[in-house]
Order: sequence, then C-alpha cells, then structure tokens
Amino acid sequence: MNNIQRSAQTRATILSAATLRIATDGYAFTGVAEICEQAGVSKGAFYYHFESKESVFLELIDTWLTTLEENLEDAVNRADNVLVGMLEMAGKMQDLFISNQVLMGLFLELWTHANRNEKVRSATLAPYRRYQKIFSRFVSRGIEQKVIAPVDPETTGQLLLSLSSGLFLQASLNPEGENWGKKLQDSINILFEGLKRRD
Amino acid sequence: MNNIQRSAQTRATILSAATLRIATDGYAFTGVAEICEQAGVSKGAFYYHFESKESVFLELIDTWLTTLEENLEDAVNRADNVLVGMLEMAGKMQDLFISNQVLMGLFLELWTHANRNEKVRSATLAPYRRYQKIFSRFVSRGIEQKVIAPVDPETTGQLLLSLSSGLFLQASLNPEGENWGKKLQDSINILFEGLKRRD
Amino acid sequence: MNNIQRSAQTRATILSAATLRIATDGYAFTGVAEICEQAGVSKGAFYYHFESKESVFLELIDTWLTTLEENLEDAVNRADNVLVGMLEMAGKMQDLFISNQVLMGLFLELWTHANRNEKVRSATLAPYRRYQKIFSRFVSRGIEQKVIAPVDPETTGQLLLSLSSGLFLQASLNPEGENWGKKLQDSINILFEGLKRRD
Amino acid sequence: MNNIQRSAQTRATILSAATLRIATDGYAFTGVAEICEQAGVSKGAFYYHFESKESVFLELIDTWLTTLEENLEDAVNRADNVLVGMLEMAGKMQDLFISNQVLMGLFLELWTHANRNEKVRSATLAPYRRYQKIFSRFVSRGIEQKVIAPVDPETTGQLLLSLSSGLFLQASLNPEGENWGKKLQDSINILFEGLKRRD
DNA sequence: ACTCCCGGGACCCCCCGTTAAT
DNA sequence: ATTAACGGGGGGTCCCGGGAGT
Repeated sequence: MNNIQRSAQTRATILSAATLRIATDGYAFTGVAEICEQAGVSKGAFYYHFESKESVFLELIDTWLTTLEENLEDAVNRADNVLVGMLEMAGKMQDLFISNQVLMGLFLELWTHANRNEKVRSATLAPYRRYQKIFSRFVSRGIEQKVIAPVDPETTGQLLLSLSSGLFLQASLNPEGENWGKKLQDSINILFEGLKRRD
Repeated sequence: MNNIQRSAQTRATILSAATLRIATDGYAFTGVAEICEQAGVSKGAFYYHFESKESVFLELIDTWLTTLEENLEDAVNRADNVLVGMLEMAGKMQDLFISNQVLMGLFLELWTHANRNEKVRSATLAPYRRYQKIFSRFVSRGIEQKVIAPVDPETTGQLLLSLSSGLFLQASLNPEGENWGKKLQDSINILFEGLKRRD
Repeated sequence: MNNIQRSAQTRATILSAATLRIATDGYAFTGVAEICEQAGVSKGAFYYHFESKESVFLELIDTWLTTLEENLEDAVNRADNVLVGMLEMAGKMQDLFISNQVLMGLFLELWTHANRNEKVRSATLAPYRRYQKIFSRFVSRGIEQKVIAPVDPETTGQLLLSLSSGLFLQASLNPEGENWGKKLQDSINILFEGLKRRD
Repeated sequence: MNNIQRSAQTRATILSAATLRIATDGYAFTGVAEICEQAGVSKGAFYYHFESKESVFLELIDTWLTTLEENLEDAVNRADNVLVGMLEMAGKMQDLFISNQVLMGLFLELWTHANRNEKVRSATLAPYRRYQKIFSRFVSRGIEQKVIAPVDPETTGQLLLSLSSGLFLQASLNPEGENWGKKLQDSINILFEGLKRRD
C-alpha cells in the first residue's frame, strides 16, 4: 500500500521533471539521464515506470492537452455573455500559458513533433479538433442569442483557435517583451467589432 | 565549369539539401551525414563550406525569413484595395507555405529553436517585427483611405500576423485534410466584417 | 561476484589496458575504442567509469609516479651503506622500468605531455621534486656519515635524478641492445669515485 | 631560376613552420593545416614539396640531429683543456636547447616517436651513437693527456650523454624555474672531481 | 521498486591527402 | 609551383536502453 503510493509518487516526479526538461531544452536535446537527474531518480527507475523516452512524451502530451481542454470547457460553460466569455477564455489561456513559460515550450515541442511523428500527430489532432468544436459551439450559441452575426461557426471557431495559437507563438518568441494577455484581449475586441469602416 | 561557380553550386546544393532534411526530420534528428548524402557531397565538402551544422541552420533561417519578407512587401505594394490586398497576401503565404510542406517544417523548427537558442531567437525576432510593421503599415493605409475603421494599427498588425501564424500551425498539423488557403481567406473576410451582429 | 567488486574489477581492467595501449602506441594514437577492445569492455563501460580519455591518462600518471616514489623511498630506507644503497636504487629502477618496456613508454608519454599540458605538468612536477628530495636526503646522509665529500646535496640529488632519467631515455631508444642495468651501476660507480671522501 | 629559389624558399618556410608547431603542440596534435597556416601556404604547396606529414618530421629530425652533432664536434675540437671543453659543450647545449624552448619540444617528440616508429628510431639511433662517440673520444683524449683517471671511455661517454639528456628532460618540465645551464655545469664539476686524476 | 553497470551505436567534427584548374 | 575544393575515414563523446543484483 505504502509501496503503491511511493511508486505513484516516483512516476509523477519523473513526469513533472520530464515536462520541465523537455519544455526547456526540447525533446531531442533532453537526455533521459537529465530527466532522471532532475527527478532525483536513477535511470533504472525511469525505465521501470516508462517504456521509453517517447512514451513519456506521449503521456505528457495527453495530460496537458486534456488539462487545456478542461480549462476551455470550463470557461465556456460559465459564460453568459459571449464577448465576456471570449475574454474570459483569453484570460484562462493567459494564465495557463503565457505566464507559464514551461508549458509554452512543451506545446512548441508538441507542434514540432506532431509534424513528423504519426503517433504524436494523432495524439494532438483529436484534442485540437475538440478545441475547435468548443469554440464553434460557443460561436453558435452567440448566433442563437443574436449577439453574433450569422457567420459560419466552424470557420470562426477555427479562426479563434488559430488566433490564439498564433499569439502564443509570438509570445514564446518574445516572452517578456510585451503584455500578451492584453494583446489577446485587444485582438478579440477588434475581431468582434470588425475592420470594416461603417459611418 | 569554373572553380568559383562550382563552389557556389556545391554550397547551394548543401543548403537546399539541409532545408529539405531539417524541415522533414527536424534539426536534431538530421545528421550532417544525411545532409551530405542528400546533397551528394562528402563531409569534407560540407565542412569546407560551413563551420558547423548550426551555422547552416542559421543561414537557412536568414534566407527564408528574408524571402518571406520580400513576398509580403511585394504583395502589399501591389495592392490598391485593402481587402483585396489582404486576400492577396493570404494567397502569397498559401503559395509559399501551405503548398510547400517543406518550408512549413522549417518554420516549425525555427520557432522551436528560437525559444531556446539565443542566436536563433535574435535572428528570428527582428524579421518578425518587420513583418508586423508591414502589416501595420498596410492597416494604416487602409485607415487613411477610409476603408478600415480607426483601429490601432499596431495591434491589428499583430493580430494579422498571429492569425497567419496560427493557421499555418494548424495547417502543418493537418496538411492535407483541408483547404487552408481558403480558410485563411474566409478568416480574413470574417475579420473584416466583424463578429458583432448589426441589424 | 558482488556488484561493487565487479565495478572495481572493470575499472582496474580499463586502467591496465590503457597503460598498455598508451605506453605502446602513445596517447594520441591510442583510441578509446582500442583501450576498450584491449580491456574487453564497451565504450559505455569506459565512460561510466571515467570522464574522458584524458582523465584516464591523468590517473595513470598519478598511479605510476606514486609507485615509483614508493620504490625509491623503500630502497633508500633499507640501505645502510650509501654506495650500496645507490646501486640498490639503480636495481629497483632497472626492475621497474628497463625490464618493463611498457612503463618506459608510459613515462616517455608523460614527459612529452608534461611539456604541453598544464594539468599533466603539474601532476608530474610535484612528484619529480619529491624524487629529487629523496636523492638529496640520501646524499646528505652520506655526507653526515663522512662517506661522501661535502658536495651540495641539492645539486647532487638533481644530478642523480638526471642521470637516471637520461639513461632511461637511451634505454628506451635501444631497449634490447645493451645491458642498461649494468650501465647504470657502472655510471654510479664512476660518479661515486668522485664523491667518495678521501682523507 | 627565380622559380627555383622561390621553391626552396617555400620549402624552408614549411620546414620551419613545422618545427615550431610540432615542437609546440606535438606531432600528433599538429595538423597539416596548422603547419600550412603557420607557413602561410596552402595544403597544395605542402604536398607538392613533401610526401606526407611524417616525411616532414623525418627531415626535421635529420636536420636538427645533424646540427647538434656539428655543434658538439665543434666544441670538442676547439677545446684544449678537457674540463674547460666539457663546460663549453654544456654551454653549447644550453645555447641550443635550454634557451630555445622550441627545440626542446622537438627533441621530446623525437624521443617519444623513436620508441614506436621504426623509421624514426633508426634515424635517431645512429646520430645518438655518434654523439656518444664524440663524448667518448673526448674522454679518451683526457685520459691520454693524464687529466682524467683511467675510466672506461665508452661508459663515461654514455654517462655524459645521459646526464645531458636527463637534465634537458627536467629543464623541459620546468623551463623557467631554474637556471639549468648553471645546473649542468655544476653537475659536470661534481662529476669531474671524480674523474680528475690525483697523483 | 529501484540501483548500478554496461552494451552498442550513432553523431559532430576534424584531418590527411588528392585532383581539377590555373 | 600553387590554390581551392573535395573525398573519405575515423575519433572522442554521449545516449538509449537492458539486465544483473538487491
């Protein structure tokens, strides 16, 4: 019993150490030895709990992708007003990512490897589609409530997802240079109002 | 063939082989030997023309970032109407990236390493700021011509850049699944009209 | 076998293999792979036990320099008569080196690298000074016992050390050509004739 | 004609550059490229004048061994008094080596490789035997002139050669620490006290 | 459940020597 | 006689993973 707890503890330690190291140095430049050192365990322990470095990465992906999904769902469900809801989601993301340089690095790594590794790609694509669905449903709700113009919810959901991803990308390039949370909210406001001049 | 021509030819061959291999497999998983094999030259030739694997990557970054900038500038300069110009830029990007899986991979790699390597970061940040400036100037022009509402050009430029980057990111995840060029244009249209309902 | 014993065994095997290979082929021409092959272990084992090829060399130096020192001390301490003691020391050296072509090669390597590598130099200089002190103390004792003329012990100690080193050098050039042990003793006899006190 | 001179000039430049680099960094750690850089010529020129790195080394050995021999012969021939002659030879050596750190390094390299490379060994052994002969003849002359006790000239010649070599070895270990020229002369004086005939 | 040792296989970089072109 | 460009082959180091021993 005690043993079981200890085991779970070790597993969790390795996982969180891997998150930190991979996010910081990248999957390829992170050695198993470094993860172990960070976790304070031996390589034997690592390979007792996990099959390979890749399997740890896959599990990391799964965990964080799910976490993100839960956060998004939560923000959507709690929002009455659509615009306010969007801004709230922006805040959530800001909390999750931009203020957390580590997660940022992890998602960068994720994107990169999704482009090359079939396993990573499929583990990433599905959640991404769900994210888009969340956004899309949110947009649909806005249309029903006559707050949002009758745009295509699918496309608009994608637009929102892309906008978020893109801002994160730039935030990761220049993490301390600017207030990215505010930028995201400003962008949403502009998007909501539209660019076209109406006098 | 002249010696100097031959040299330039070899150099270019290596560079383009490196683009392909690094974009396909990633910087870390691409060996110098593979680049050489792809280029059909020996390691001796490689290290005669370049200092290290990293220096090749850095040069690749520089080259492609500049190419992108030229394309953007070109599209902006040729456009009379702002909306049409935007859609044209979207088309340019579509041509450059989405139809070219290789460049996509290279930029992914670029973003990933910019987050960790100071040299890559600084080589990336400067062009990125210039891209934003291009977008911003374009928006300003639209405002002057009374086509675009009086939004903040800076923020809007960033919005456009982020939107583009984000769409590319998703396109890279699912390259063949959907028509990303059209998605980008649809997004721009939505952005232009705004989400707010106006009856 | 116990794990800890096995480890020590492997370490010692590598060390002795390195002694043989480096002494035979020289530090620079000895590959880690060759040392490993000689030792019958893998490179993984090598780099588990040692930091680098250099660190092995440094440890070798330390070991053998200490061994030599112990032999010299021993010979000095056991000698009553000074001349006999000297001849005995010569015998010790003969046993250690001249009959052992391997050690000879190692010391050659040592001298060569001491001249270029600061770490090797400092690891070599200190023991050498101690060797000289051993000789000097021995000479002093001879002077006290009125067996040796009142020469400067320091200089004479150095003379003895140089003479030994020089003979080894020549012995290494022509290892089988001549009886170098006898040559050393003859030299000491000649030298001693001048040191002997005559009233 | 002019061309011939130019060729000889280049050859000499390479040779002297090789002396410097090999003496400084060691044969194995000196690349052909470095020699060429030091000489200010291209690798093509190097391989036009020499067959290989080894052949340059061999030629270097020959040159310097001969130079040393000439110096020794000269000192011996010019000396009337044996003790004075010895001290003069010591001075010559001091001039040649100890004050010239570069040559020192070259001879160290020579000794090391003579122990492993048959070609180097044979190129070294012959001159060495001649050095010993020079010393021996000098001793014989001293015995004839009744200045030196009737020792065995051969052994004594060797003793002198060894003593010199050994002192050089130590001088190379600690080049600036002490006045090695004086040490050599002191040593000879001590040694001589024993050789001097006393009636 | 976890540690210590170790096997084997790249990977980046360097380096000697050659060849095509003056 | 001299150079620039290149071929080909290791060399030291690291790293993933496995297996013997608690």
